[in-house]
Amino acid sequence: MRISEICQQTGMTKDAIRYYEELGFLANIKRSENGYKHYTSAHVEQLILLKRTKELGFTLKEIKELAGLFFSKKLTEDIMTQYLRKKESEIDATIIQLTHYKSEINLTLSGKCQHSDQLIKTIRASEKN
Amino acid sequence: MRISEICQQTGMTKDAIRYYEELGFLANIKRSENGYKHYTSAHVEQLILLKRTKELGFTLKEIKELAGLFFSKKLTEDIMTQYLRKKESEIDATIIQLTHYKSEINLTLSGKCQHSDQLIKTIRASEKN
DNA sequence: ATAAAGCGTGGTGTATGGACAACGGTCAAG
DNA sequence: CTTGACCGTTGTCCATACACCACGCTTTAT
Repeated sequence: MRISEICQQTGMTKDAIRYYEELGFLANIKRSENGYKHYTSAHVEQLILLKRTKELGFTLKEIKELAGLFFSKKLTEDIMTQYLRKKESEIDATIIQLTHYKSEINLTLSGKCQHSDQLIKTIRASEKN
Repeated sequence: MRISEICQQTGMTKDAIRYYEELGFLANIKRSENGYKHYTSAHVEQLILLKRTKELGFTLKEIKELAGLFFSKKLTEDIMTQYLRKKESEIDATIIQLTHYKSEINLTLSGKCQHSDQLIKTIRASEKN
């Protein structure tokens, strides 16, 4: 199949697919005489898998790492589990950070912390310059 | 005071301060004859406030917007409250997304969803190409 | 006097994940 | 036969928040 069809089947754009290709996610793409690439169902599966792995919160770089392990036959269940747990703890850390933001916001909203008052004061001071 | 001192007082780096300056966060910076800039305590306050606002999770762009409202005297308590609530709901949305990632990861970890099996299958298929 | 430390300016680089545009070749329909 | 749709390649651009480097001048310390 050609690129527009694989776009339909994966729900990705041409640019995205070419970007993944450039990063090495799609191997062995043949071309017809005219130079057009043609993709196989295996490529579709790879892209679907890529999509699913992204849905787990992995970045493309991390997915490449995982793919590298696959190709060198070093991706065991254990290693996959380690990656997943690590990603999970990263997500937890981000959530904690965001929760901190939220509580700061709530402090400000509840007036316990006169953020905008300070802001106004500061602006006045700066106007004297 | 010169830049190195304002760095100490704010805990920011030279590059950061110059970046903020470039974005228009610091007004009316005078220079001595030699061309050196000198900062005032008002600048320190502005930067501290900037820091605090960043701690609420606002981006520099949003902070500029807020600053613009200040200067045009349109930043009322109500508007500030709206900004804070909006930011809070953005944070909530991000947390929901991250929580979704987490549950996907946990599904994968619990084996209800054979992610790595699929991955292996896909790689095998691609090796035939 | 000379070397080191500080300052300003301007430009480049970093990570992330593509979008978009331009140029030119190719194929199918009318 | 020409127009439009499709394809490939290359290169530029976006946001975010700075870090870092080089060049050249100034100030400070020795």
